[in-house]
Amino acid sequence: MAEGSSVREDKAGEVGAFVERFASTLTDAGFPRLAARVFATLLVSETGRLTAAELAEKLRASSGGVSGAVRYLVHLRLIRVERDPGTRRHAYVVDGSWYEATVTANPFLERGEADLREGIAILGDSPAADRLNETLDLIHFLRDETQAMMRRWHERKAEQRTRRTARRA
Amino acid sequence: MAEGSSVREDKAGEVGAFVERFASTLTDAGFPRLAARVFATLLVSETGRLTAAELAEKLRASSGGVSGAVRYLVHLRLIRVERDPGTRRHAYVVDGSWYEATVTANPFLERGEADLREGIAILGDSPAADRLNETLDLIHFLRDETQAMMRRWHERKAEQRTRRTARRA
DNA sequence: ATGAAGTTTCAGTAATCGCTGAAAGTTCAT
DNA sequence: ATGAACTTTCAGCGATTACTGAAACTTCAT
Repeated sequence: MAEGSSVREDKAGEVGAFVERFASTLTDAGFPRLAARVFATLLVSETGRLTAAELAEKLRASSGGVSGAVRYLVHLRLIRVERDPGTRRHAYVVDGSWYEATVTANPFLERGEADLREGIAILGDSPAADRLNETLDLIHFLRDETQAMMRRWHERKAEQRTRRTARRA
Repeated sequence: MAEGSSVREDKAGEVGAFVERFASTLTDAGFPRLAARVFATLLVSETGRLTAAELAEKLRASSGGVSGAVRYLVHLRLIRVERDPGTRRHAYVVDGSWYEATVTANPFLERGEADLREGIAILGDSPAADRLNETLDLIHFLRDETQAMMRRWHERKAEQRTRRTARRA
């Protein structure tokens, strides 16, 4: 066997490969490359919590690049910043519920809805206005239903937790 | 008043402005510029049905550009093509239910799910794997719930239609 | 078969994007 | 206040993207 291929290091290699593979999936979904890699790295990290410097080192990327990438991810609410007092480091944090943000925070909805209303007013009584109205209806329906759906999700999660705790007792 | 500002033409101007405004919202959401303008133009058109040549003319864009834009939109399932026989024209069609595609056709889901499974296998028993597992759970939950949600939406729409028909009778 | 009406493909290009590296800014310790 | 540790900002650039215009292709009519 070649040098540096112990079991432990092979696993690190596999994890690294996974990071790049998952990052590709994200870039195909529209993420900037480095933001995708930063996010994947956070996801597979033990604590889900890394500093800018740690990310830059692991990814061999510049501090500036990392800064932009985390800004992008924070904006999408996929990670959050923790500035722990007593040190100058910022820590960037991801947890298991990151995917919720992709469901609840749809940036198009609010602005799109406003646009559609305007369009309907301008178009007056017409098939085009009917079309926009149907879209508007669906947007409202989705807003309500999505809220209810996520409520159910949280209830289920809470229930799972209490059941696990009960079993342990 | 300046020439060409009759009521009818003012309305055309307002509609044109709306097209560009809505297109901006879409480009901010990640659409290529021309694809966004093509889509907005289709939305506000009387029939929701225009040929490539009509789109090129309205938008003062090249035929090649329009060709790429409609390919993009078809791929996202926001419009569909109708090649009506007896003529060489292709018609590009949008209807009131276009927004459904944004809900049901999430390109990330399948590939993301496969990636997550791999990641979990590689990571073994660890907090990182727990994180990925929670995401996977949510993805499954969302797939089921979204299906049910859209079923409810269609039922509601069907009900609305029958009620309108009954009132008319 | 030939031509006309329409669409797609593709090379070229202008504009935009995403990264690096350096400088400036911020925060904490003394 | 001063300096050290760390992050952000930003000019510069290489890579990518999205459009144009021309040529190639397809489809229908004669």
